Amino acid sequence: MQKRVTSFDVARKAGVSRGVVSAVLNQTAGIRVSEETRAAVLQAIEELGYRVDVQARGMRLGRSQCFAAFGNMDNPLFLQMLQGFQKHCTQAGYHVLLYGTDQDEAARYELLEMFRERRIDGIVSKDATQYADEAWAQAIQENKIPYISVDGYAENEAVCSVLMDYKASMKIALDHIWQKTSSSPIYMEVYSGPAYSLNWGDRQRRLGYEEWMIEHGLNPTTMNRMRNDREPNRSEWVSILREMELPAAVVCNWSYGARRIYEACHELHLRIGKDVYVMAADNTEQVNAYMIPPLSAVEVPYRQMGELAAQRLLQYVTGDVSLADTTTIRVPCRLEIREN
Amino acid sequence: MQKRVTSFDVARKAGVSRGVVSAVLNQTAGIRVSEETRAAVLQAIEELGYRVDVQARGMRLGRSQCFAAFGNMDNPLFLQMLQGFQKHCTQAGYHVLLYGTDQDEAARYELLEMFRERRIDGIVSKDATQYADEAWAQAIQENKIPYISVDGYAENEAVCSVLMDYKASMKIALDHIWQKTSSSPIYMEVYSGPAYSLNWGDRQRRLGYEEWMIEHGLNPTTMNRMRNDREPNRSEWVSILREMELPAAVVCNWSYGARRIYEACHELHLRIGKDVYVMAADNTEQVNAYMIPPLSAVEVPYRQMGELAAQRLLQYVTGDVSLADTTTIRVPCRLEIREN
DNA sequence: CTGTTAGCGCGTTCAG
DNA sequence: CTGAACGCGCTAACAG
Repeated sequence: MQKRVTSFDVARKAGVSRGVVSAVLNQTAGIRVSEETRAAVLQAIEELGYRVDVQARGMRLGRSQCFAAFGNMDNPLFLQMLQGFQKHCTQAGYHVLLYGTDQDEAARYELLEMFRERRIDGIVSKDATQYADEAWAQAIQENKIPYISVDGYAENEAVCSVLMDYKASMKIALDHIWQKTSSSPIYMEVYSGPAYSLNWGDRQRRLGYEEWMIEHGLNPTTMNRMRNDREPNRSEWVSILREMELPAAVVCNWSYGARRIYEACHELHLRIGKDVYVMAADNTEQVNAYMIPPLSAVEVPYRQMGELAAQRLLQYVTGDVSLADTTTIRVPCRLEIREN
Repeated sequence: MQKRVTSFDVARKAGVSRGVVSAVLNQTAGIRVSEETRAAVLQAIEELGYRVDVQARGMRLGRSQCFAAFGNMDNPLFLQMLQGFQKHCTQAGYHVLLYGTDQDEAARYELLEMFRERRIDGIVSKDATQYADEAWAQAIQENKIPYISVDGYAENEAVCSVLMDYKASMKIALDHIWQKTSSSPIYMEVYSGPAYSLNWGDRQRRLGYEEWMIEHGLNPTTMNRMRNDREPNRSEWVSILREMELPAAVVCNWSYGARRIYEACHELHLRIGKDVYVMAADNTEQVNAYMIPPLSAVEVPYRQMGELAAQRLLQYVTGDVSLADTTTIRVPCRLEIREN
């Protein structure tokens, strides 16, 4: 096997005991080290190219310095969240173990094992907006696992989540559209079939729309259509458009709807931005900026949410914040104006 | 501190010694355990809810069961690669530590520390096609680190990489376009400025184009334009299109070019798929499927490449393949036909 | 054939 | 600043 440089080697070379090496490296309170000794140790470390074995340290300390990030890898928003999360963790000397799935919720429960195996010190998951599994929440509490849900458990006070204010975001979108067009905005609500139903976020958006319209003395006009990625019902969207009074202003809860409208405009030779002004309240497919013309939207600031999740998780493991404190962390939306 | 169940507890409860617990769990060769004892141990484990401390095991074994995945998180292709990589690792009981960057190449060198700290057993990186940093290659070799580059070190035999055959992929695209249109295909080559230059992959594509054209008795017609995401020179693209004989067939090395052509068509009221048939040889922005109409392309199978990388890395750590064996791993391209 | 013992791997920590 | 114990599991050598 590879010969490894240990703290013992360093200690010997520097003429001190191993405890000192550790103390120098960690500035251990309670062990004072003279400047010369410290220098000698550092030099020995340098010359021998010594690195602590993080597994040995982890074992002693009972911490792994790793967090698990769980989420659906097909969802680009998860990855955006990951960016913020990872960045913050790295700064704090923490590491991110990636546990992606494709819808497989059972995989989530394996994280419990990882925790008990001491492979991870905590968990962040990017969940669906309506996610609120009770069994999982319980497992987390019973095992006293530092845990944050991004987007999930919106209405469960006992689980710490990072959430955006969907209602406010809708109003911001409407403010923008109104200032831009002065047309009474139509709300195009897309839902994922088969039956009409809205998740928590979309209910908030809907509320926001209705409130805003009333506040502005306008008459709420809403429509809804089922999402269907495989066979979008093109003609249906075309006819929706045909019946609109032009110029029209439309807000979609999902960019999916905006895309369908772009398509229908293409078909009818209508000009986006002129005949029909469109805005989205998300960027699920991450293509808003690539559409022609680019699609403005109020978007969920996932990167920032990841950072906040990391921050709170770190507070949990350091004990700065008690695990019992599950106060929701709220973030404002981000208005992305893309029309040139 | 949390009281932890250790192998000692299990051993006591089962009335055996700790060595047996380990043997039962790992089917250690050389230690035979009777069926009854084995059952007793398993039951004790079950009842006490015992899990091995992976850090303790890792320390003893000198392995962490973790690989690092390094790459640019802004690049969706990295994430695709990750999916395949992670899936394969998980199946083999390995874990993936995520080290994303935003261009920061210095961060890469910190992976060396992670390895020496025994936090990781190997590294995979998603690199740019032209990546071939000599210093990094040396560091890897000197430290004897199991390492795979996806897309990088195309011409360095001493580093193990997973690569696609760009030349062949271009020919496949042309076959498709030819069968579809029977127009002589024009090659639109995009490069990232400021001066005209091609990376390895694009040189291969160019070669493929030229060979194919000659094989088909056609006259190669190539153009090139600089990529500029901030201020795409719209009028330039419009004039390119204006000068084409219609109907035209165009292959772009990057989907960026295809997007510009879509845009120009939009401007000129030309119909994609009819007046101008376009195809791309990549999917860097991951928007091909979302374009209107969807853009067909030959794409790099990153998921599969990730899986292959994981596979080889595992072979390295198990010793099934020697670190000295750096044979390139080649994968075929994937033809994605998206026109309806 | 079945099981035990003791030492190891490596860094941290606390009493002296 | 030192010495020794500790955290936890693995395994070679050894014993019944």
